[in-house]
Amino acid sequence: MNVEDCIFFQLAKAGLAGARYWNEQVAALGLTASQAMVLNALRDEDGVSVHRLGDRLRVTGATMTGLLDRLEAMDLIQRKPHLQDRRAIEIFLTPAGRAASEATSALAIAANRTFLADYSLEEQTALRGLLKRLAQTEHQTDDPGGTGPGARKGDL
Amino acid sequence: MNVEDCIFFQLAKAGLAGARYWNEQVAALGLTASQAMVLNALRDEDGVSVHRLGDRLRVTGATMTGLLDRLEAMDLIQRKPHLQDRRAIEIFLTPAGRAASEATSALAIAANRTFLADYSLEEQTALRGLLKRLAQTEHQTDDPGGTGPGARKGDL
DNA sequence: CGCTAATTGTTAGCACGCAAGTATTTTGTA
DNA sequence: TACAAAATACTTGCGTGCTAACAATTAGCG
Repeated sequence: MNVEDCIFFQLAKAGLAGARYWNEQVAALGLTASQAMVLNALRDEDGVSVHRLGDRLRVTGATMTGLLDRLEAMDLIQRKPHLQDRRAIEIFLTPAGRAASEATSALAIAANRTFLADYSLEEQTALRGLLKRLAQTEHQTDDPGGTGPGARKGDL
Repeated sequence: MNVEDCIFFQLAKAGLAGARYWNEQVAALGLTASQAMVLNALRDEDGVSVHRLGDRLRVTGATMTGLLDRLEAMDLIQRKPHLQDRRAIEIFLTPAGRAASEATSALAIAANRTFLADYSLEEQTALRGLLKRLAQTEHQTDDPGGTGPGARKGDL
């Protein structure tokens, strides 16, 4: 089997191609693709915990910490301690962050349209459905008594 | 527009989900997903240059250097200087690397089948075609005389 | 021949994304 | 109340991918 025909290869490359395009779009705002996604998520729902934000963006808490560190350094978000639960923090958009989130939201709509311009409506619908199913794929590691070594990292 | 409906988000997450699964499969061989793909590529075509290998795997030379460093440290590949062109090197599988490439190749076939087991043949065909088109997408950065700042990195 | 292009691989620095481990705090239970 | 368990965020270390800059070599052209 050729490398190019491996579904994991094709999935990874399609994902990276999309990330490259999205990166170019938000670079004008001084943002990376992931940072723009964080702002987009915060635009919908402000004052959330790190955990909740990571759930929406499907990344671990460790990744969130780094993303939030950079966004905070840019003065786009602010960490506030949670009043009831002293373990938790609440993440808020600053005024500049609010403006940036509006910009990225508009960019996202335009970029989606442009990126998919060459695809028919049927293809777009099929693609969305397939990607959703693929992203939710959870091939559980059947671990019958053994001490699982844990999954590796890597993107491809 | 919700973050979850952004095509770049969906593409990235589907790619990562596939990478996670593929990573689990090759972890038993002590390999990462990307390393296994390098071995798969070398199984088809040995004694190639870094540049050619990067072209097949769609990664830059800098990324190839790191991958080859680790594979060489594991004694799975070997760098040999090119006799005619002293800039270039040739990459060869060691005997252990050859064996590993056979194993990863078999794993790739099985993993592809398992991963796509829940999808109909029509869906698989459609998915392959769409991913291929997406991966080859090249929205050229129209750069009319300006000094382009260059694209950012980031995966999502 | 001699100078400039272009090519080849590497290095350095950054941004993700993950697992594993830590510190703090909250919660559940005896 | 006291103690174990869970939750929350952070830190560390690694692998991958990118751009940019670099040294070495080759190719092209006057």
